[in-house]
Amino acid sequence: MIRKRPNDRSTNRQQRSTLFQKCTNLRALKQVHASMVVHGFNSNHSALGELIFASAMVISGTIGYAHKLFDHITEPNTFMWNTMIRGSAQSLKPLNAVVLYTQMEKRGSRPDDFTFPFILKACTKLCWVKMGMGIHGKVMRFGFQSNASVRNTLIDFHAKCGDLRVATALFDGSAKRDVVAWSALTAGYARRGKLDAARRLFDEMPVKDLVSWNVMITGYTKQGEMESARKLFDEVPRRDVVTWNAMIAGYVRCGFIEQALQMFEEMTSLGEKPDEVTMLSLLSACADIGELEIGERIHSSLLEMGSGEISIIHGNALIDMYSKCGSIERAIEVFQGMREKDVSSWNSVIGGLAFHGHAEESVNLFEEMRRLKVRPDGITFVGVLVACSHAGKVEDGRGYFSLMRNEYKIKPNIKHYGCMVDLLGRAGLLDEAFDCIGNMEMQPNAIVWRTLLGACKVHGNVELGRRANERLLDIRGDESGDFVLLSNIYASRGEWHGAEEVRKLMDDIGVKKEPGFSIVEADDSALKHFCFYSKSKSNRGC
DNA sequence: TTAGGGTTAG
Repeated sequence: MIRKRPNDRSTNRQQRSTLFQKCTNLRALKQVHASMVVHGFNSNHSALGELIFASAMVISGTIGYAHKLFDHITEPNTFMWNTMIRGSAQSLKPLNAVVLYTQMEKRGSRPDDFTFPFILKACTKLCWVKMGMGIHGKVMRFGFQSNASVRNTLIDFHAKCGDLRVATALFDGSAKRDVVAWSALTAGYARRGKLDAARRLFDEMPVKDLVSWNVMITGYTKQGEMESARKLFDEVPRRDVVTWNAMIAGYVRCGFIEQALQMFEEMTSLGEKPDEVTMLSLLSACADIGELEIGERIHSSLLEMGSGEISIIHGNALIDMYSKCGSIERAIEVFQGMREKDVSSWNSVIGGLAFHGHAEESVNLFEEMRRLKVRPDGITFVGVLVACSHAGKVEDGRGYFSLMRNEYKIKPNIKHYGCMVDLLGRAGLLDEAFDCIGNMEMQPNAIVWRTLLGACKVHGNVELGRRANERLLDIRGDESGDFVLLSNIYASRGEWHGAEEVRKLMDDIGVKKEPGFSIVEADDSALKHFCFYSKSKSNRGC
């Protein structure tokens, strides 16, 4: 009897799969590709598809290589298109997924039931409502609306960025609702702050899994309802790193740093391994309380976790932590060591320098950013204007303000105006500062008026100070600090009668000046508890 | 090869 020889194609496939399993970085991927070229597999669509999959989905940071490979394929198959759209949707540039989908349509490639969940994910990430609606139309046209994955992604899209009513109608109209549909809708209600509706859905869910619990807990933490979150957290049948991260991030966001650190301690003592997201929340906590030492330890841990590489998001958080903890040199070091930077990296370092009085360096970095053709955003200009204001560079500040409007077409927000008022006010250009407030496209807030009031105090302008105070009173009549400031303006000019009048007015309308206080770190018990999860730190005895 | 949960700055 002649034994059937193993199918050549399947043997090759097995060999390639083994090869791809060994691919853990770009170098290995390129070697596999080179061997494919040598062995004549470079035109084999199945092999190329796997190569694209490895570089777009499996190995992190190699989506760029996937694009290069893909661009050389004259007729990509649907699997390749799907892989590229999926990889782009989950990358830092989800916009590329939309570009790819558009190209796919133009080139006459027919999308399948895998294409739609991927492209919809990109629309959700970008919150591109019109595009998502268009895709919804395509789903209907191609008849994929009954596919569970497609329908669930549509529910998720509408719940997060479209219309909750559409999401609910899709959910209600489903013949079968699985746990994903329930959780997607619950998450949508929770995200929009409709916690009661979310909770009703959560309670009605016929089956709950870990994600459903995490959705509801996160819903509470994001709205600052930490007590409800904690209650659910204590009831949850099983926890994973996301459950812990949601609680830790919630406590940090609410400013309950001690609880966040206690939760972290509990997490590690129960054997749950923290991940990069945990570290991000902890960095934020360190930045909030100025805890440099723990921040440095998180930095070391991140270097270990990423084998010496630090992601953009962590780099940005580290820059923020170091600058808020007063170590601007380390912040710059992190910034300079980052292989990849985004606009937030520049913003963090430009803002950090500006707020720490390094105006010259801050502005220089901004100029370098422009030279490198990195497009600044509104936040960049807040940093630059703060730098100009601190350095008393009125002309430069004016120039950057108009650059922002005219060249970058960024509409100034209240913070930009606040910076301009501060800049002009510090320089003693009080009338101009007053006019600047008058020219704002939005209602000035108390901060803006208070900035002007402060400048009036410094420059002893009683008349404008009085006017600023009147406006301030309209906005918030119960802030004693503003009265004190006005009273001090009178006093600094020797106008004791005016000063006395303001104090009397405070008494009349019942404004009490709170006694001043300083925070003195008397007990670092929460930090003493801080047991840092790191292999190399385990010998530190914590 | 699909779908739902956690993350920095301002």
